[in-house]
Amino acid sequence: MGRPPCCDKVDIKKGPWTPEEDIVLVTYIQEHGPGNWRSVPTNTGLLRCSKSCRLRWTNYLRPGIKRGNFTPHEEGMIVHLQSLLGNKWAAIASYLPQRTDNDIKNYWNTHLKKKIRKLQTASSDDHDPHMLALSDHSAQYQRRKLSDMATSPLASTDLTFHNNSSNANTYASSTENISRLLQGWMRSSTKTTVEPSTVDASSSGGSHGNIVRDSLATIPLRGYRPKGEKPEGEDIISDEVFDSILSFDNLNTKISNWDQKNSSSDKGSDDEDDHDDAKDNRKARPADDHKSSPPPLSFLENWLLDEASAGQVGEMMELPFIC
DNA sequence: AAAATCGTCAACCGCTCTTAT
DNA sequence: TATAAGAGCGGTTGACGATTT
Repeated sequence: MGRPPCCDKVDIKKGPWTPEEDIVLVTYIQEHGPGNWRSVPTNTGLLRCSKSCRLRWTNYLRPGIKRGNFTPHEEGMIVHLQSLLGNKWAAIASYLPQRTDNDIKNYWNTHLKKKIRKLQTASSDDHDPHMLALSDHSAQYQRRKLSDMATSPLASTDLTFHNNSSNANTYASSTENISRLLQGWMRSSTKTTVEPSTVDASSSGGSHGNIVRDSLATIPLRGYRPKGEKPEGEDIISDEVFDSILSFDNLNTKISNWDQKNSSSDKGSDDEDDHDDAKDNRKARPADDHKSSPPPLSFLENWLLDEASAGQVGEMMELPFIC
């Protein structure tokens, strides 16, 4: 199947989203929940195709998205995972629940790829430790296991926005994002006619107690940031919180649960690992999260998720570029 | 000062897979 | 079982600011 029919319409608008459009979209999702994207343009009057609405939500407006600079820890994880999984951005993003696959993909293409290239040329005599690890025969096995594991996101279950319309608190936080986002935007631009007060969460039914507001709500700024203005330190989620999400306590709890559930159903699965990567990725969809649960951590993944080792990679990567 | 080039990233495109009927 | 719709993925594009010439 090809392009959605709605995208063939002549009156479909393209290009950057305006704050007004975002408000309409967020308000609608707040009321109806994400999903059923085809009905969104119809019901909201947005001149966008359903796909565009979905992407705008998942990549930009969805609560819990961390924006701004990637930490060395995140960089290290991305490098590790990319070397293990290849360009399976959705799978990689499942390990970095606050980052979208699009963000990771962009960051890889614009930053990390160059860094690694420089690093490799700088130390052409040495071999990349990741490659060394992967060249090891046993690592091949681990690589396959990790690839499988990537299809069953671990950390994303903590933060991923599932299709649960009862999660009004999260929707409210999204509206609040828009409000705060617009306030920041208004400060630096006098051209818009949008009044921040008109989109404040409190005026759009945001009276729910907001559990996630303080810890998760972030303000994705770039879309509205006047060109040339430096991104602010908009990351509300601290590294500590982020790290705790990926902590071994969390992981091990999930692994224990997985062990219990899958102890009888995992036999012979190693021999079935030859399915193609595309299928792996499909399984990594958030919508499928409830159907699959994570396999146990391999030693390689422990190493991968270990802050110390990731930090070392981060430091290592920084070295050639400090000057 | 102006033009050319580079860097960044939101958004789009085309495809595949899943789900509902 | 067949088909269409919905949803998601990876790759690519284009706009725009920053930097260099």
